[in-house]
Amino acid sequence: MRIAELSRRSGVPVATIKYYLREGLLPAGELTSPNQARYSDDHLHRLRLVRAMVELGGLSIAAVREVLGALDDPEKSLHKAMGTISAAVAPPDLGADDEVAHEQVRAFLERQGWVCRPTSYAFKALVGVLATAREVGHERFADLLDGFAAAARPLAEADLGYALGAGTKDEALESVVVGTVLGDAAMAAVRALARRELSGVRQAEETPAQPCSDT
Amino acid sequence: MRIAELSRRSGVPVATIKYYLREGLLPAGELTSPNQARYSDDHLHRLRLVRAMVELGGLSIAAVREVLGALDDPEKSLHKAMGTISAAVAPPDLGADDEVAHEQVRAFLERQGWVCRPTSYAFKALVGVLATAREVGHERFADLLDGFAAAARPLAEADLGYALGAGTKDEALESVVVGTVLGDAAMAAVRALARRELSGVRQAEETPAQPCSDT
DNA sequence: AAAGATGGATAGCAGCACTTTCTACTATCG
DNA sequence: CGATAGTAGAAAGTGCTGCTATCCATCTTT
Repeated sequence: MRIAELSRRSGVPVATIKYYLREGLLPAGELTSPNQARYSDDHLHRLRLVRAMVELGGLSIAAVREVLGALDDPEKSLHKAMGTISAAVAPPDLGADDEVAHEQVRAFLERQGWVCRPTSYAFKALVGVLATAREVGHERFADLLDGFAAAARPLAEADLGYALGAGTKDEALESVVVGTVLGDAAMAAVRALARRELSGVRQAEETPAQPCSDT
Repeated sequence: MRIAELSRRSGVPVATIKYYLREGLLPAGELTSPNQARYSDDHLHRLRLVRAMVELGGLSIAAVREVLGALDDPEKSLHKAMGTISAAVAPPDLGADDEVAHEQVRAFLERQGWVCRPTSYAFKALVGVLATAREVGHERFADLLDGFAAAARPLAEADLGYALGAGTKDEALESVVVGTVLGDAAMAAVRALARRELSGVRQAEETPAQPCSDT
């Protein structure tokens, strides 16, 4: 198909597709002449993936490029690709650090029996969160971590099972991306639903019954 | 204290504090003369909260303003405030919609025994995620929802318990903010850790043992 | 042959989160 | 008392990001 059809089928403007081509988020089409190229269904699929990451995941163009790089690297293990993706999905910030927070994370990992170097991305991200919590006067926040871990374990099993349920390795890698990006968004929404349900119930215990109100 | 001290103690530049004052993220200081104002520890605390939302939560200035509005509204119930906060934290996008996705969410809610109008923010957010998943060819993604819910239930209990563990209502509302914003970031990090641990183990079963590598 | 699309390059634009600059003061130190 | 530094408030400017718009020399379709 030509670029106009790619645009029509994906709903992405031609100018934006050209931009993604320039930025390396989409591979160039197959040139049939100096100024004609053909695009395949793979392009359409990749384009949709890019849009999902940008719009739903809120990733920057640079982050998307990094994720796609991990996805396209045939050398990369699933394990490594997952790390790259996790790092790309989260804000690049980290900023805050703090002795106590560092120790809280160390102790948490020990309790969970998890092994992880303090230099890894996920470790630093967690230290950043706890340090920030302490800055705003919520050192108690660290108490929630074990609950998070209890919830995260089965989720990780599901994620990984989902990824491994795919056929080829390429599909598995893509499942990791989808599982991470969409998974984070879905988890946030489901958490909001659960909280809403629970606080609605608590509220109903005090006030006359009323179905879940809009917000 | 004066603005310079507020700046020094928070690490936020004076110009940025003035910007936040203009944008209504910080209440004005108490004017002691036409061009002198005094700021309190409350200002410092609020400023740190704002920074946490902006830097760690990645919220826009407008979203922060909305959250703070909910936080400062004495009329607002905990229940309503939580809704406002959930909506502000997530991307304002939603865009995608789709009959099938809508039905998937409805069925999911029924399985969970949760009641929620299709007009509420969380409902639409979830529809958006599933619609996007389908667009990229992952209709299987919806199968993960029940796992998410199983994880989200105890988390919601913990969140709410954390909020209710606070003394005053103001503190409880702030705990909701912290629990949501920091909670999302912490959950993402812990999920990454759990996945890493699990995929590391799976990988170790196939290749010689090796401690958790950096990413 | 005429009309329209395409690839490729360059330039432009809107929004956002600040930063800078300015003015007219006020506090304070020596 | 004067010099210096700090302050509120307003307005304009900055740097970055994610697109858009315009051009032009082809190519394709009719």
